Amino acid sequence: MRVSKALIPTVKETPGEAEIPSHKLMLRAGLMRKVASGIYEYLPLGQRSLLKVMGIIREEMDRGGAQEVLMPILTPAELWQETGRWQKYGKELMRVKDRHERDYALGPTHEEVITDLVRRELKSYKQLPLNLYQIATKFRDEVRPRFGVMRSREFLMKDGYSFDADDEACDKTYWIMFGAYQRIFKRCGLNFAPVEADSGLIGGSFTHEFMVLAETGEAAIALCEACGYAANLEKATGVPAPHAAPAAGGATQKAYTPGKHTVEHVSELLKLPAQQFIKTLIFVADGKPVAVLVRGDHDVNEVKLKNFLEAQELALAPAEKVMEVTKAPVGFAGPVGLSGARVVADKALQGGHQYVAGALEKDYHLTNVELGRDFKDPEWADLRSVATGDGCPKCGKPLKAGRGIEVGQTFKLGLKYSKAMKCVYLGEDGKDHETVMGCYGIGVTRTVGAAIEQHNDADGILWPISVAPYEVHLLLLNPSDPEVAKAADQCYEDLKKAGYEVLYDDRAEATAGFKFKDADLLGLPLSVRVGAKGLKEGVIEVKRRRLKDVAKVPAAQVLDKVKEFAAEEWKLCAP
RNA sequence: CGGGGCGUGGCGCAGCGGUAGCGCACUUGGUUUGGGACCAAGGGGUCGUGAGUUCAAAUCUCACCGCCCCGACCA
Repeated sequence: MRVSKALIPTVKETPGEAEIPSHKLMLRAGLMRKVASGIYEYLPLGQRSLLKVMGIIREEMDRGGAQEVLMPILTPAELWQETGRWQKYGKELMRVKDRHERDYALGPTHEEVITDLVRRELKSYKQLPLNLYQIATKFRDEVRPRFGVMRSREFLMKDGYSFDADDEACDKTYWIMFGAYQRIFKRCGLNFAPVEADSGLIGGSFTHEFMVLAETGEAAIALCEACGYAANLEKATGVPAPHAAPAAGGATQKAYTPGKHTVEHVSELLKLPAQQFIKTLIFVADGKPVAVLVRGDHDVNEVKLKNFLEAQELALAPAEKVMEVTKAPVGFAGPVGLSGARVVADKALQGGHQYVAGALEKDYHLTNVELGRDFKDPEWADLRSVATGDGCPKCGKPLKAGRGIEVGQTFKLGLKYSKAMKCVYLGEDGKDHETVMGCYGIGVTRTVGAAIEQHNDADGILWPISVAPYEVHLLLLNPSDPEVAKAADQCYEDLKKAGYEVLYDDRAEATAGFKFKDADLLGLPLSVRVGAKGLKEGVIEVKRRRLKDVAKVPAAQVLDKVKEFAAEEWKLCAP
């Protein structure tokens, strides 16, 4: 492609709306433009990268035995009502009415649609396993779209769904898809980690999120560098730091703690470490009060709590409710003598002694509180977020906090949708059986954003060659010099003939410096620079964007050099 | 939805009661041409929208709309 004829509107100044590197660069390099909040159009360069990612996804999904289909974006409300998600999905589901006032949703994901398709076509166990996917536009009316392509309201997604005869077969499919995902993201040149996660609204028994590691990622994760354990913070477990008081002390005593209602303040006053505190928080779950106990140095994890309580709605109780339940203002809640609320406690409290807890009385705390002695055993569960200083649940080495961009997620759905929608097949035994489902998503647009987020420098993008819009950027540095122009044209023809995707900056009006800056910004992995200075010495320059040094070779060796450098680049994207 | 910020040529910004400006980009001509060239001459804006205050509003007031950030939320 000749730049002189292409729509590649690069901009020197960063548009004010962009905050993170990938967003800035996608706008600056002319990959996309914003149409409205969270809605973008992709220009030729952006579209080429999207197609590259889609190509890799297709190859790996097909290799994993999946078949590509295409489902509608506009989906009838009835399907959503069947599973209850017409209600449950809430405002994030984009709804539209047709001229007859019939309700539709713009698909945010397609479990209902695909399950409907399969239940109509699936008759016999002989048709299983079945694994179908599509790459299509999804709509989610996000509360707050942000960071460009990272959280948008309309985006490209690959969504795949598997149907198996039984649990064991589903597991097998799940791990095949898991492997396909590893290959996909490696081939996209991404540094990523599959992490254990919560399954949220999609539901199901277990799930992995594929996180591209990046500081600007929206998701907090816990990582173990020693053994590779990684989990979303909302799901992560850890081995807590040791208890402050490993042995039982004397009888419970009342301590006067006027106006001190945080663990931090009481800890200071009593000169006792936070690990020795029982923090009691009052939540309201589906209208009922629940007292949650965690160690003073830990935080309640609302996702874990919600899952444990199997609650639909969960929130911290308002002050009046706390007063009603604990007979004291906020800050003096404790488990001793507490009644009128379900009591759940985080397991990390077990094994500790001489605890400090609220006395259920204004301005008083209790010390030397013992589990089981001073209050009845609560319901135990893992209810806390991993804290700094925790050990890895697998190997015990210290966990590290990190951030990631979720580019994909795999779910083992089990029977959730096949039960709700009666997706059954006739088994060998002549009876109907529900199919066991899995589902597998990849944010295609987000993957492109994540690649840029992870691969850029002060001058621009550093595309992994597998997803770069073009492989080679050919620069004609002195367009008015016929000799130079001729040599560059020849390079263009030769490179194309050799099968490379070449972007040829043949612009007559742009100076050499301008072209260098644009080339750095666009970030194609390889560049070939043809200029008068080089030709005088009988050489053409070949450069890798990510490296400083330039190879100067005679015209006849340009192809060999490009081949060599391209091979190096491809190694970085090997599955 | 709560908190904060911003809407002025395509982009980045200044102006903050009294004739709409600057830089970049764009058009034309010329000189240039190895790290975002220079000179000259041009074109382009109902100052987000609507009410109001005023002799006079981009500027003050109110409402609405849009955009961005933090939070809540998020397959």
